[in-house]
Amino acid sequence: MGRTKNFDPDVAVERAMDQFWTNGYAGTTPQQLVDALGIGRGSLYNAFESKYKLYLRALEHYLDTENSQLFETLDAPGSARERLHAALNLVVEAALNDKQRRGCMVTNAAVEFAGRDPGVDKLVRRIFDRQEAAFRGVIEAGKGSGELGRDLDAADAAAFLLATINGIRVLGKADPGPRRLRHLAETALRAL
Amino acid sequence: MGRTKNFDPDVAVERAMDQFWTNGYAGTTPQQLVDALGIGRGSLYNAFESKYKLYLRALEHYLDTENSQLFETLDAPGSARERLHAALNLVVEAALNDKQRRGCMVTNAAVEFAGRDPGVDKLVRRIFDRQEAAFRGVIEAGKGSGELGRDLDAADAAAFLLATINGIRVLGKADPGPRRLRHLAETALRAL
DNA sequence: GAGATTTTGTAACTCTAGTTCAAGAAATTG
DNA sequence: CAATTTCTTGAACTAGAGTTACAAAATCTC
Repeated sequence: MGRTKNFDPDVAVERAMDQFWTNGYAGTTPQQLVDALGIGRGSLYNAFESKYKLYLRALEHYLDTENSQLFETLDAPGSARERLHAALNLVVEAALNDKQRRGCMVTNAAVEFAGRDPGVDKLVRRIFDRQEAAFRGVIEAGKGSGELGRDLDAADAAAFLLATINGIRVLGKADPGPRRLRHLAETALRAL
Repeated sequence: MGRTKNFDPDVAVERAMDQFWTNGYAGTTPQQLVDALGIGRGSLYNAFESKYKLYLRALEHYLDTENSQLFETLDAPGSARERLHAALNLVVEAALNDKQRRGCMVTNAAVEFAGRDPGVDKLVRRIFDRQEAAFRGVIEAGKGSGELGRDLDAADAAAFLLATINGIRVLGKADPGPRRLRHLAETALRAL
């Protein structure tokens, strides 16, 4: 009951995600959001309460969409090494193709907020946990098939790969040139 | 000629560094700076012109001081592997002991500004270049002594280690627990 | 010590961030 | 269609960010 919204909240969240992703939380102003979402200030606050809550929704949306490629790649058919290699390369290629140099919104959120905001902390840890678990699953499969050494600690290796993809993202932001990133996937996988 | 300053600019820059390091650029207000540096607003702006220029000086100061440990560790006596291991562990331990979870100011600067500010970009690249070069030097020494395989590409390996330390810093910010970080140095070095 | 110069402390200024509010418009219910 | 509810538009508000201005104070030169 009551008037129906003139806009699609999901679309609005997606556009908000773009803004926060590009400019960070502190770097995004209500005015930018109003312009980007194409709705009035009143509607913005009526629908989302505050910039902060909108940010949280945008970050969740990011987790649900942008991040899914990594999981798909890790779950794809193929040997363990192939899948890990494809996953790392996915991150490398994303960094290389990121003309705006926005990096990964999770990495950005972690750095901008970590330790200072429980809400963001929770989301960041959740996604890190999931990524780590996905890596670990592949590694254990590789150990089971004999493709990876039995002496390899799957938990350690998964944490290492999690660190690696975050490192790639930071380097990609700092210097978008392909020089450093090019062989990162191969080099990292020598550790396994 | 003229009145002499009541404060030591170097000390002021150091305190500013602490603020920016802890709160980021956008998260640090003139008032916080005034309080932390213990000087008046007038002196602040008279001495440093703007928040932005002070930030740049603070970041340079960081590069000159906090980062030097990494170079010292890499230049210390010992085998290549020992030195690389010690360097990675230095970063790991720094993350574990970082109760405030400020992370590394360079990593933070890269994520907050990269691609959006030429001044910060330049400083970040400079330090990344230096760190990479330092890693590379050790790796080449290791190759020369036969400790590391001749087939190892020193440039690729150095870029990989640069990514790794940045990854460690991001993980450390997100989750200060020792679980993930503990064996990262050993695991990463298996790649060499 | 006069004069020049620089620093200091504080007030003040402008601008915008982030949010709220009020009045009217659209939908829903019965 | 009346009653109710929710949404929209845009102005308006508060607080503080980032900076400047100015008079007073300190130092330096000669």
